[in-house]
Amino acid sequence: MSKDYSKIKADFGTHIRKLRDTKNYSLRKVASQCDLDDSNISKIENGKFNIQLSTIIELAKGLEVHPSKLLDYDFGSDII
Amino acid sequence: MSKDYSKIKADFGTHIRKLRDTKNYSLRKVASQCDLDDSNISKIENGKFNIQLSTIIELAKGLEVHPSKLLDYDFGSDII
DNA sequence: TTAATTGCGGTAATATTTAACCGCATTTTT
DNA sequence: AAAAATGCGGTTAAATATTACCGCAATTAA
Repeated sequence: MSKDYSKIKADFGTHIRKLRDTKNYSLRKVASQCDLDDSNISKIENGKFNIQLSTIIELAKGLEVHPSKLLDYDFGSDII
Repeated sequence: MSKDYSKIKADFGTHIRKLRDTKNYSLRKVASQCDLDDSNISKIENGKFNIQLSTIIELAKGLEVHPSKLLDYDFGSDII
């Protein structure tokens, strides 16, 4: 991660938070359904972690959505 | 990554390889379009890396697809 | 007004990815 | 046949995520 991925991380976190709000799940509820700590999910939502593939899968489990949904948002000029 | 995510990594790699084959891109071609080394993309395809969010975005750039496409495959019993 | 829930920051040690090379065997192209 | 392209394994240092706690301030519920 030599480049600056703070926008990527922030946008991802915002999206995760929206998914969680949609389901009205608390951080602890999500954590209870996957192998993640609630305080760390909070950090992910607040754009502090550049999480790994395995963590994305765990999050999908906790949020009860398909993993691709976690990346299903507008990336603007970040790609292409 | 205390759990065993080898299946997750392997399946992801297989999917990436399929996406690349669909476009008929070589490893070096993909690498030229993003900030990744071709030898490391090879390792990703062969399930040797549990890559991070930023790397997924780079891969999407290199493959010219939306990031969610990289997770758009069947996870079977890995989730839910 | 108690009690419970919620979001979230801090921390430490450990484990892991990552970057950026090299070179080689095989396939493909000229 | 010669040259180029391709896939891929190996490597080491350095950067980074992760784990798994604790506790607190504020909101919500009983």
